[in-house]
Amino acid sequence: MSNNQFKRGELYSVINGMASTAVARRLQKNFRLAGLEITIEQWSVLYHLWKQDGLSQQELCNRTFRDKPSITRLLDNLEKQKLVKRMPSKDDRRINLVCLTESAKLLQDKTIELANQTMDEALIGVGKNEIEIVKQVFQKVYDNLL
Amino acid sequence: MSNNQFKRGELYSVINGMASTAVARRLQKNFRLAGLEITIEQWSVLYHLWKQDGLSQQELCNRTFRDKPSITRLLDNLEKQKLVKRMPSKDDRRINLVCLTESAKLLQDKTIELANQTMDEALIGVGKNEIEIVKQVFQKVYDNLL
DNA sequence: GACATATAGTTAGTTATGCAACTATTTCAA
DNA sequence: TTGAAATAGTTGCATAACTAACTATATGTC
Repeated sequence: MSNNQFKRGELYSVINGMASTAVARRLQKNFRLAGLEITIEQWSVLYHLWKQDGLSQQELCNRTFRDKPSITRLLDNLEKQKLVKRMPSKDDRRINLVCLTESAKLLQDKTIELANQTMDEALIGVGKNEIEIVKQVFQKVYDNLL
Repeated sequence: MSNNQFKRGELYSVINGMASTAVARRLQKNFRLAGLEITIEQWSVLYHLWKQDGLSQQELCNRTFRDKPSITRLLDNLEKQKLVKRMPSKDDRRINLVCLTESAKLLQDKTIELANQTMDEALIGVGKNEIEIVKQVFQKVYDNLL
């Protein structure tokens, strides 16, 4: 049994360590090589805004799985780089709507292309079924811990 | 095709976002609830030292997939908490051998038990075959990006 | 033996994360 | 309608990550 226990411990490192880190580093490197000055965390926020512009900060928290302070500070940096702008909502004065600037819109195609290219590099030799299973397992894990 | 591209982008978020973060947070919470004052990053260093004590810092970098400054500072904090001690190597004066203290040895069983318990919570409803596939995919991803 | 190169580790600066405590606004119920 | 509770967002503090530049020691070649 203790052998089995160690295997679970190692699975923890698998889920949380090497592969995620490797993918993140490679994507960051590919951004840098392309002359793009954004972090992958900033990119993941932009990614959701490209799908739907004008989200509230809370909605960005939900979609990126981050807490509120993290989003506050990511947006501070994105605003410094003039990639987003906080617009106070007229309906509810507690809410900021986060809107893309023109220069952020220009980044969309290039960076998504780089992300796809990075995932292609990462997934060489991995079948579609296996990818589907990984997605399902991760969804279950997330739901289990909600 | 552009539909397919977006799916790859989403796979990126899957691998790098929700599940890993959720597992990490839960394990940290379980440590805290058990009155343990270590971070999961510190734990992951101890984990490799429990398997083999007296590793060099470089070897810890390789095994934990971290860079050298990260290990330097993790060890600084672990030394402050009197969980490890850097011992200069006699063979090669550039090298520090990182050794566990007695109190670090006492943490092993308890924390590995908590990690296993956390993985059990996370993996409810996930079959053994699926877990095996996730491990294989992650290994391939890591090898692809090496 | 001497000098270029490689390796081990540290330091400094920027970004990001988690938690806790805080302000401001809205909602809802007595 | 007033006052408690919920919600949106910010700030402060600690830890951790990456890059780049640095020191010290070891290696290997002329």
